[in-house]
Amino acid sequence: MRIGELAARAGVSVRALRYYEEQDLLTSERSPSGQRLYSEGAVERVLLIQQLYAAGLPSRKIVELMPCMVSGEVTPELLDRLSAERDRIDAQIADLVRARDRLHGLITTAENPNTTSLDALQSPDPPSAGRDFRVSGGLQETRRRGG
Amino acid sequence: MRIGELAARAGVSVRALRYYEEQDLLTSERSPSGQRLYSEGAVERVLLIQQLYAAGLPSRKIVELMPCMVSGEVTPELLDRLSAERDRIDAQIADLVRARDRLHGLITTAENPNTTSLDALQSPDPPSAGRDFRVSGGLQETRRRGG
DNA sequence: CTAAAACCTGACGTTGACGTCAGAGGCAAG
DNA sequence: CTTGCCTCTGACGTCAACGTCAGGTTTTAG
Repeated sequence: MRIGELAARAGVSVRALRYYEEQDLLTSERSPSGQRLYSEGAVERVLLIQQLYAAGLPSRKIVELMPCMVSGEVTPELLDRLSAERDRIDAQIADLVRARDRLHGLITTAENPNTTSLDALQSPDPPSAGRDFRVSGGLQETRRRGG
Repeated sequence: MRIGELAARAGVSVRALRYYEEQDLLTSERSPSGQRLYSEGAVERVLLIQQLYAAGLPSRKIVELMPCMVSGEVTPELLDRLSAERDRIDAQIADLVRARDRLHGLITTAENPNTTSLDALQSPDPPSAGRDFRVSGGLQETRRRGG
């Protein structure tokens, strides 16, 4: 398929796809006239790129991690980077959860101005109960292997 | 205290504090010579600003929400904005969790290359079990009141 | 064939939260 | 008084992921 179709199917702009190629995140065949041609798999690949961007990874890191995301082959050195990114994301999630709870607390307080905080636990919309978010499963050991 | 001490105690740069003032996020008294003077409460306020920045809110939104964050007084219109931001943060958390699980899956697979996915459930580091993250407590109703 | 739509390669513009530099004044110590 | 650190106000620089425009070629629809 050509770039316009890929853009439509992946939900990104044509400019973004050319940018990804410039950053070595995406490759393409070329037609005799020079137009980019993509395989079906490119759609999923772009979605993966988007997902990693959404997780706050810059292009540089995505380039580093991309080979093992596709092949599943992970060298010890890459394992460290993967763990580092996972931990960073965990920390970021924790930040977001704290901010969210702060906002949520304000919202529920404003919605039920006459109830006490004890009553709130009985409400159908508990502020923070049951969240139980596991910040990490890998903080016990940083997995330094290849140094 | 003066700007240098506040910066140190809040863990931000002096430049950042001046930027916050420029964005109407922070106010200060002035000494006769024109130097900024802050109260003790400024430390916590800067930490709050940092927390909201970390949650992805731009200065403009923080300015809007700041009064009710401090006073606890929430108008119906502000309630909508608060809910909107909370929902946005929830969505962002969901994105992050998906990306994290993807990385985490790769990591555990690479760490236990000889175990099956069933074995992984028995490992001390389960990939996704027990996470149980509540995306939102407010999606049932968007709380349009003053809208 | 012709017009429109899609594509190409540059290359400059945008946005947000600052970093950094320049030049000048303020403040406690010796 | 001078040394040295802190502070002030501009104002330009940065970085990332694109948006957008210019000027030209290719593909598609009629």
